Amino acid sequence: MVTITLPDGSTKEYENAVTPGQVAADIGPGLAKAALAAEVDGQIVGLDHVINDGIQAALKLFTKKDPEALGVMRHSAAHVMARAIMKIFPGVQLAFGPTIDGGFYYDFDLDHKLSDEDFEAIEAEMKKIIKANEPFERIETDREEALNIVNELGQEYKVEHIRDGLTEHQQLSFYRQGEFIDLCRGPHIPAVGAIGAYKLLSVAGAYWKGSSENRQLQRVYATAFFDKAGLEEHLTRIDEAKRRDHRTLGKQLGLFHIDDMVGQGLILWTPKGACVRQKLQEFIGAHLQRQGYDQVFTPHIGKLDLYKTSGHFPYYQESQYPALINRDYMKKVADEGCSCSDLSNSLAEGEIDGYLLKPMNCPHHIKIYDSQQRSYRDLPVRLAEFGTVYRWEQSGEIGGLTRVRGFTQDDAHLFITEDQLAEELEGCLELVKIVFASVGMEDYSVRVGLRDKDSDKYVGDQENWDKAEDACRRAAATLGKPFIEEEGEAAFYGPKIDFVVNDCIGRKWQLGTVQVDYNLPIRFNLSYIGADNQPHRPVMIHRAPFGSMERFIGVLIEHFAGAFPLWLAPEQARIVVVSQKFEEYGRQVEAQLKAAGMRVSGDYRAEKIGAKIRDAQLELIPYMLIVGGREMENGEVSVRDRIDGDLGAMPVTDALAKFQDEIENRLVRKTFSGSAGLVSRDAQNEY
RNA sequence: GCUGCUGUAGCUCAGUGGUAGAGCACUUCCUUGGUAAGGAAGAGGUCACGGGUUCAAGUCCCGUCAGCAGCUCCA
Repeated sequence: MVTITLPDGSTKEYENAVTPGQVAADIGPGLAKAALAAEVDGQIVGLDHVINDGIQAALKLFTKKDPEALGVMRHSAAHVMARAIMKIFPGVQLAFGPTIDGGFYYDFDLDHKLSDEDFEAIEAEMKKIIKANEPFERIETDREEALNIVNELGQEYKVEHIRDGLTEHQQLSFYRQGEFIDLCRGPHIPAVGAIGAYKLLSVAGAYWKGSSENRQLQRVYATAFFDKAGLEEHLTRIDEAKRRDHRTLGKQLGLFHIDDMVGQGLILWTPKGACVRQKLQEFIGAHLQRQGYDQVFTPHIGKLDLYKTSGHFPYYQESQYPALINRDYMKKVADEGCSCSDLSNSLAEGEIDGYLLKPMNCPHHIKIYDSQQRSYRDLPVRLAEFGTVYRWEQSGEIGGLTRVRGFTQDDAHLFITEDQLAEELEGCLELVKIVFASVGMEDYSVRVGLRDKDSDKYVGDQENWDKAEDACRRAAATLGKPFIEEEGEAAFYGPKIDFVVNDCIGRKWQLGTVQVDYNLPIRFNLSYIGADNQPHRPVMIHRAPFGSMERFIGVLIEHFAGAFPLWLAPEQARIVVVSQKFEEYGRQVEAQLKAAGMRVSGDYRAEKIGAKIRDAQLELIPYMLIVGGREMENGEVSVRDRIDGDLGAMPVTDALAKFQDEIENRLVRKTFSGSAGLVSRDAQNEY
């Protein structure tokens, strides 16, 4: 006897084992036809899944209206794509082909280099397969039989996967679709005819099982929908997102420049971008003062010994710019006739004298802490610096502002007693929250980065790590927002709480970070004198609410689609004169606003007003102040908002008061409509 | 770092082995206007860089550098 409970609470009883497909047919022929997948007791299964006798199960049936069905269908589409590619390129070795956010991919090993030009043929082949509408057939086997099948198919990766990957599985399953058989746990839609619209998107290299030690395969990304409208909407959304790309907008709006001759991943901040950065720094500067930080400045380089002590040099040599070798040492090396490989070896061994471009600010700040004797009464010591650091990121990783080789952290290090840890962590997290809220960036996730217990890249002992990780977990819990814990995401000296956001193409970036560190104080033998007149070890917190100015502004550009709120806009208002006759009045208004501290310019070109407005609009300038004869007579300006359009004429002083209010309260627009599309977010300071 | 694609005017991009093109921007002139493009003329290129093949290379081949997508990495 099988008892099936349906979502509406009703139950159905069956004498023997039953499948979701049979239940669907039992409910009605319409549903039987429309059903694509099912959920049995929370697990998504195919319609052919057998619910065994003697079971009481909750069953949901999914049709193309349900997102669950979409995922199942996309996986089926991956099989169809693999089948099509195999047909066109015999001898293809199949690897993995999972569903991902927004679509699916399949990894192939084949000699022919796939390119966009092959897509059409592959899609045409897929069309034929889908039109034939053959059913998926699930085949269950034991391990031995499964190995026989994949060996017979000549699928080496599948053989390896069964041998090394699926060691726990005694029962394995295959799905057959026409002549195509693939090792797969499923589920699949009943037949491929339901795949309404699909498109191959890109092809890129991907390592077998994700390890760069392994052979690189060709990964074809694609997506599928039940209907054409869904696909088109998806493609439009991708296009819209790309229009917000900070690399494009940065160029268009003149925010920053990257020059081949300067170097990969090294940002040149042009005046407008520098203005945005400056305003952000001023903003956080005010909070630093409120929270009791002291500002410090430290140089861009430091002796190798400093970084040997901190651990940066030995642990992260690969991702640093090579050391700047002392002139005397170089001479000695030359005199002794050392070979290049000798030099390389002594570099690796850390035997040489020299300097390093600083990869992090903490060693310098530590030396400031350590420059005088500290009493428990001095603590917390909070040292802040917009410190520029340099890291030798892999060339393939560099791009735009989000991954660079030189960047400025809004860094600070707190030296505290253990008792102060919880409270100080909270203060740091508060600051990060303020930063995110001030720009209306609410779409972020919190990640607690823990050590990977199997790795040897961390310094310090277990006990302190446990304490630090625990402190991070507790602090993250106070955020009142769900957070994820990820092993292996910790810094080499301690665990951290990271704030992660997406960029316009869905890549995740760590922005703000708060890290707990018991280890560097030990490595540098830091101390303070306690109330007991004995030396004690301080604990350190590393924190950067923006993370890096470069990355933060890159993400910010995309968040605002280039249309910065008034307080951040490099040009806040533009005077647009109706004709050159009113230039004098225009310049007078311009001077008045500038005197009040606003960033304004005037457009006095011999152009028609429409053209001037269009140009200002495309530059995403928040306000245009139109002045002509009427305004001049009354000492007014006509205010044109970049979003709402003409707001009508008002006295210059009224307009100024409005702008100043908007600036002081750091108001953020709910909707930004520029040439760059729409962005909508909820935040307290919206209007 | 790896795989693939790309590199032509300030920007976006055409260009089929036969001597370099468009639109926008820029400069000058005309036009002086009322809320998203007024008109005309002009200037602007070592076709990323270095080799090679060829009578001839922006175009074909190799290398380097850089960009893009993904993978790997990310203190």
